[in-house]
Amino acid sequence: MDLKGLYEELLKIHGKLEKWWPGSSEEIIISAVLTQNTNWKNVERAMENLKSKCESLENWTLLECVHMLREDLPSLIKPAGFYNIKSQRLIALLSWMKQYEFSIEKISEKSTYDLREELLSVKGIGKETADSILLYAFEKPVFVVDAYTKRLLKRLYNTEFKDYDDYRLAFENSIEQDVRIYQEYHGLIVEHSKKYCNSKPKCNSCGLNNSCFQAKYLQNL
DNA sequence: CACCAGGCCCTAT
DNA sequence: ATAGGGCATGGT
Repeated sequence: MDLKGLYEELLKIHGKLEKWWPGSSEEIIISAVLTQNTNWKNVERAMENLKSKCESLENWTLLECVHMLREDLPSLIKPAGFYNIKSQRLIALLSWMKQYEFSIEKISEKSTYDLREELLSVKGIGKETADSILLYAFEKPVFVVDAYTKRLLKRLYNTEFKDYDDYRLAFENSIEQDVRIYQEYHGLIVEHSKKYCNSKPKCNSCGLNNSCFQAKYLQNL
């Protein structure tokens, strides 16, 4: 299993991927919650609702605005699904950010480890959501692992790790610690998977027969 | 009609 | 410790 080589192959196939997770740091924090087990297209609709609502309320940042909206949140984020529980999660996350006056700058001063622990202590923020926020909003060097990542390793190498952090460390120990590379690599895995590995395997033993394993897509692995 | 999507929490074994 | 169910919309 050559995860550095996989990165280079994906780069060759899809080209460079700058700024893969769209939006400002504030938007990334919100959308990281909204995208939990949810199609990105639905997240975009919900984000549009929030942004247009908050633009009409001048002189508040998006984070301040969403924090104030509270009981209006479920209807606004409805298209993203799980809207009741996600509203609670957004409020919990923003309540945590309030102690830093919603300042990306201030929060970024904390160490990666401390910040990760604090995010994980917020109810509704699990490892993938925390790491997405760390990597894309706060630009901390943490590799993001998602269902696509696990599926791809299973299909390419027939490899599975015990838990989330084992996957994360496998990537972090295989490539140089670089925020831009981590951001791009994760994005490449998602884009590649959407394009070529888009359905779950029918059974455990047939994983290697899926299209994303075919030489056509990944010749040198 | 069924299944899936850039998870997480709670509960019952 | 860990599998299973609930959360919900919109696309295929």
